[in-house]
Amino acid sequence: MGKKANNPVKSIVTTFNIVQALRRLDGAGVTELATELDLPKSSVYNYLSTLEQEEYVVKRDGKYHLGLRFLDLGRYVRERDELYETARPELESIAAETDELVNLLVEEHGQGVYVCRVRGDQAVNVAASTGHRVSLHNTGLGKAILAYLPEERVDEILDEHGMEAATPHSITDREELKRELDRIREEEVAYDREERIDGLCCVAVPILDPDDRPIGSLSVAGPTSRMKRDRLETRLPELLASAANVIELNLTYS
Amino acid sequence: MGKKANNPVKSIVTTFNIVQALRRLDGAGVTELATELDLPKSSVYNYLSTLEQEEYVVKRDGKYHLGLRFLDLGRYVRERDELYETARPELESIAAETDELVNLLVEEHGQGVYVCRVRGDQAVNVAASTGHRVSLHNTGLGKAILAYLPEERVDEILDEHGMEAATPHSITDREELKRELDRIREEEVAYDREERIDGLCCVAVPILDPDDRPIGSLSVAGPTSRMKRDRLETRLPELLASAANVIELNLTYS
DNA sequence: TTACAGGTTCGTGATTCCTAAACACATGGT
DNA sequence: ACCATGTGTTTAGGAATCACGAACCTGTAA
Repeated sequence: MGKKANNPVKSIVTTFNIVQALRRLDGAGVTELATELDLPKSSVYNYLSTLEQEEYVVKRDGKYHLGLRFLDLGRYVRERDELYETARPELESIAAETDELVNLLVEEHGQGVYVCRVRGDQAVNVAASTGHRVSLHNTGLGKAILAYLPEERVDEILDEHGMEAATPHSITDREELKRELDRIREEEVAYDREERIDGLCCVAVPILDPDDRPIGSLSVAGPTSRMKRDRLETRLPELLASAANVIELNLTYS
Repeated sequence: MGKKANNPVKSIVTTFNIVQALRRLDGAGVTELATELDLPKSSVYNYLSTLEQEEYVVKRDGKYHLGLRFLDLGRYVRERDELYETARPELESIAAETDELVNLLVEEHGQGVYVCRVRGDQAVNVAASTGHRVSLHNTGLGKAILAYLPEERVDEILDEHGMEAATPHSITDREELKRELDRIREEEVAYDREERIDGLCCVAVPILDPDDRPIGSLSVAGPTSRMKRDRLETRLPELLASAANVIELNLTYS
């Protein structure tokens, strides 16, 4: 993973740099993009007009914007994976029961991707939504997945993405993380005590396939003040474990 | 529109051909793609490995699949457009009230793109979802938009996309369509009487900006049997018109 | 009118991508 | 055990493509 292609097609890299820049800048002009990406104007122009011709980009009031073709692709990649379809109703019922924020995370290229988030009535308002990517080592969801990956893979991922600290509580030592992963496998539940966001606490469980490989993870996240004692240590883990179980069953028999 | 770029970047075209093929085939191997697209294996390989390196494609059990990076882009293009955010609650309330299928369409590159669909309890089960593209001339939603575009633009679109018939009821004569558009502007409501799908009838209204340019359209679709008389000719049009009005107001004052 | 900023076009040289052919690796049949 | 067949992957070289600077439009502000 993260390994380089031998004969990379440079234009692909440039293309997606432009696409991401259009996303980041929320639409942009030729010159703006050219300076942003440090490319000649005329190159950017050629890319943009090709993208427009292929209908992935739209020109509106003098600016280029990403087009709705991506809408279709986005929906496809989400619904392709059965996990989303199967898990969604469970997430909803957990959200209804706990009133907190419920998340579904999947691993891809050594990072975590939120595939689905459902907000309960009291859910914290943390700005991060579907498609958002996070590192695995400092989130409950991520650790739940790491705990069930082969150790070589875990090392590979840590080598590639490092172990940056997001808050003072983040784990930054590899051995400490390994011990934490052992604990998670033993207790079958992962915690995130303000490791990624100050004041935010979360309980997570993995979703495993029949061979015990992790295909995703499920969590409830809330403010530290509401995540304590019995609720944190017993009720939520049980609720999540049973949901994960239902999902696993539905996935294997479908 | 549809006009060709002068110095098109060929690799972009190939790239997105591959992306679309991966979507169509729901994941594929190198050889499969190579024959499908009539390209040398090694070229396809170079593209795929670059796309993988950039994390837009994932290799799983020997097949290449589109990755979750597209999820993020999809969500972005949808939410960028204020129309979606503003219209969604209205669609939901119409769906609750009518129990039918409610749609929001936007024009892009001379085609219609479904941006949002909400199913009421009795909604027909027509397989077409968010991101789906349709031609404008044979749908109620499309005609509602065409009616408010400048005539030159209408001709441009028809020149480019033609007027293929989807059912025996589709309008295939340009003059007839123009008369229909006149009628729509006059009555401020568009109908689709089995023009796109047999047995399916739909009522649509445009959503206009302050300069009366169409930014989208709104419809209720149901089986012909339930779309008759008073409901079809008065109740639904009024419901839609008032929803469109609310949306227009919210859009201009935000 | 001029100046300016942005978009668009053009032409050229060098890089990059395309391609065929060979290699590696797995699978299954005989 | 062997070969046949089907993958994915690597390699190397020539040809086409893209990268790039400069010139050209087109609109807007001064």
